[in-house]
Amino acid sequence: MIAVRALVTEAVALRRTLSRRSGLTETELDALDHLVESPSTPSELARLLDVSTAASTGVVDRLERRGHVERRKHPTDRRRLEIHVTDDGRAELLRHLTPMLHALTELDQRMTPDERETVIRFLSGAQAAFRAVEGS
Amino acid sequence: MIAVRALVTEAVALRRTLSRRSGLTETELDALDHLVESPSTPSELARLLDVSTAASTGVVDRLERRGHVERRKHPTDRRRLEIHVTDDGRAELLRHLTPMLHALTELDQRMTPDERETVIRFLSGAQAAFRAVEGS
DNA sequence: ACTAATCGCTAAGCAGCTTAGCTACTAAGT
DNA sequence: ACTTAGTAGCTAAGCTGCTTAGCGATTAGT
Repeated sequence: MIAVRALVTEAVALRRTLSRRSGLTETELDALDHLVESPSTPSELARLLDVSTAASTGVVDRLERRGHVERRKHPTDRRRLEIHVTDDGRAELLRHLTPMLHALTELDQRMTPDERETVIRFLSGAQAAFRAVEGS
Repeated sequence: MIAVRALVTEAVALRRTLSRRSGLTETELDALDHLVESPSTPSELARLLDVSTAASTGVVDRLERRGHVERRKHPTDRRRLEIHVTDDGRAELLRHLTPMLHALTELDQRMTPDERETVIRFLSGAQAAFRAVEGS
């Protein structure tokens, strides 16, 4: 399945391009991506991003300096923080992701329901295959 | 198309895992990958990897030190080198890629020809979409 | 109440990248 | 043929984002 490799290669290249275009590191973009889904603590973020908590502190520092996220006190645990994405951060991420999402949506709409189901099944399978290789 | 994002995320994670597992950087793995296809000069490699020629020198240094590639004189142009992957390098790459290729092949064989065609068409489309976003 | 674990952070060090600039060589212009 | 401009690979210096180690503050477990 050469097409999968090609897609992944292109996706990796795109990540780099978006990183340069936005002036954020790939890790920072990934962090924003997670935070848009839901707020999380620095240590949870570290786990999600697969980096050390020390690195996570730096990521939050840089995003905060740009106004893309803010540190809030955790409501119950005074050791913790909750990192929330700001409207600015949300807009920034969307601004860079929109063209891609748009292109994918268009591609999606050109498929019949049957085709869509086939494709999704394949993509999930490939994802599972990757995950299996990781954990072995 | 959430499934595409999920696949890409997993693929990126897998690249990291393979990098750690092999003790090579992702760039070095990419370099090996290109060199297995065909030998190339350091500057060409730099272009393929999207890094500076200075970085490319370092990549070749490290791969050479491990015995995965070798520097050969270019037959006609005495300024150039030709970087060739060694049997050792080929084996090393294959060793880490085989499980993934195996899993993907298996997945591939579970599809009917019609499905396969649908999937390939989609993957190519997605790849083109990514490329389009890059160049804009 | 005391011990152990967890949270976020700082400090120090490292690896891989960048740009700038060098020498050797080739290509192009006259 | 000779000079000029361009290209190839490399080194040097510096930056960035990561790592591990370890700290003080807070919470959880016994």
